[in-house]
Amino acid sequence: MLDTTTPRRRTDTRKRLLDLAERSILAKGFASTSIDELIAGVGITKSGFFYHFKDKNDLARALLRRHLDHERAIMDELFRRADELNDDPLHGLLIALRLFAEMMAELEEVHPGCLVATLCYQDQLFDQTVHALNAESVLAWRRRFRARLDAVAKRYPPSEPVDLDALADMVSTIIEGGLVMGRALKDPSILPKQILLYRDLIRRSFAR
Amino acid sequence: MLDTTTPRRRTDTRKRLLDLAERSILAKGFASTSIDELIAGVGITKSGFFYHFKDKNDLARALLRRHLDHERAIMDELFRRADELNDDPLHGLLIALRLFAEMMAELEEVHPGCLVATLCYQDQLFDQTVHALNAESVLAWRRRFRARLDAVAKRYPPSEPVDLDALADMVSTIIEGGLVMGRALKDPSILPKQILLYRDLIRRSFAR
DNA sequence: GGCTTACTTTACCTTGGGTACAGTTCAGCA
DNA sequence: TGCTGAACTGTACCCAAGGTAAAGTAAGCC
Repeated sequence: MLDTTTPRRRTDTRKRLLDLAERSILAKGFASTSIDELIAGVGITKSGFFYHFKDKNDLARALLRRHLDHERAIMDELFRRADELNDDPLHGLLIALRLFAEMMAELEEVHPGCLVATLCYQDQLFDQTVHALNAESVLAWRRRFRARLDAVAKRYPPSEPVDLDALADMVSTIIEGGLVMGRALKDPSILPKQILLYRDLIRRSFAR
Repeated sequence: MLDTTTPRRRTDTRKRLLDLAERSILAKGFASTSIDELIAGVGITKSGFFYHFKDKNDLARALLRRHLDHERAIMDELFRRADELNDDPLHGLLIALRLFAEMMAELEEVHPGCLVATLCYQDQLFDQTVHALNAESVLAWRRRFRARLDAVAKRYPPSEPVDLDALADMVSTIIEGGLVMGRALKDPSILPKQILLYRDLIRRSFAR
């Protein structure tokens, strides 16, 4: 990843726009985050905004790409920590899920919510590139957990047949659903609890 | 000039507005469903719209209330059918979940998505009444499934302690998450599969 | 025949997402 | 020291969408 933009003056305006937009979009949604509000926040003019992003869609695209990179880094680190202490795939996965639940619980306030859902439910505001990026993000989670589940199933063949893709997708399902629930009920404890229930399902699915 | 085929005076205009709005909002989101589009669709003027609803929020409120009633009726009927054939609470719940998965699978195209999430992720567009209605809808699901789970746990005491509220909330979590996933991947088969996985968790949780 | 319901008509306001394009400021290089 | 290009500013204007305000009108009901 090379930094192609090495501007002279305010070198971080683009980044500050992205930061502010991310916060605002997660808090209020994309449609309700106005360009006016963003430029007021970072102290530039409307023309300045359009210098950095060709339109609002372009902003969404940049935001999503950055988010995906960040998310991947966090999950890589989480699994690294989970694998550090043992080499059993099932234990590793269970530890990772516990760490993940704890991580989600530590965000004391209601979790800002996931860009995936935010983008999904405002479909027509975005172009094909944004939709593709969104889908790719979900598929990355499927691949990550599917690989883990394959390793687990190999070591601990399940007593009943299990749909491993569906089981892998359930992670994303629970995160997205848990965030919606947490938002609807204004209760941030829901998501971590749901993750632990998923952990339970994994444990029971591969128990000897 | 008078158009005799479309009488000036109709009694179902409000209903037709709600129907069209529901379809449009589920397909495109609330923010992107314009009043202009709705009035063009039902053939009235803008003032006509504001005669029926004081503003867009009022439309959302009416829509949500109608949706909640409809949803409740559907679930009542589903559980009635599930209970018809047996009187074991666990079997009844498992049958209901299978029926529910089948129901979701039968909506061939990508399911329109749930109003709860749609409303959640566009928070600031709505007032307190809408948020309260939304939360109430989720709580209704919790109560419904919590009652079922209580009956199951009474008959089949779980071997390990189970958080029954979280387990009840997991239904909503999976529906909301499954819809988001289905939308992101344009794959309507995801939600039914996730519901069946949940069914599996229930089965395993109360297995003797 | 009068009241109510269900609108229409006209006119105007504000916010927000742009487009267009000319001008300005400053860092770094040659 | 002056030129270039990146990062903007400023001005001006367009269109869509969500309203607001208020008067008028046609049809149905008692």
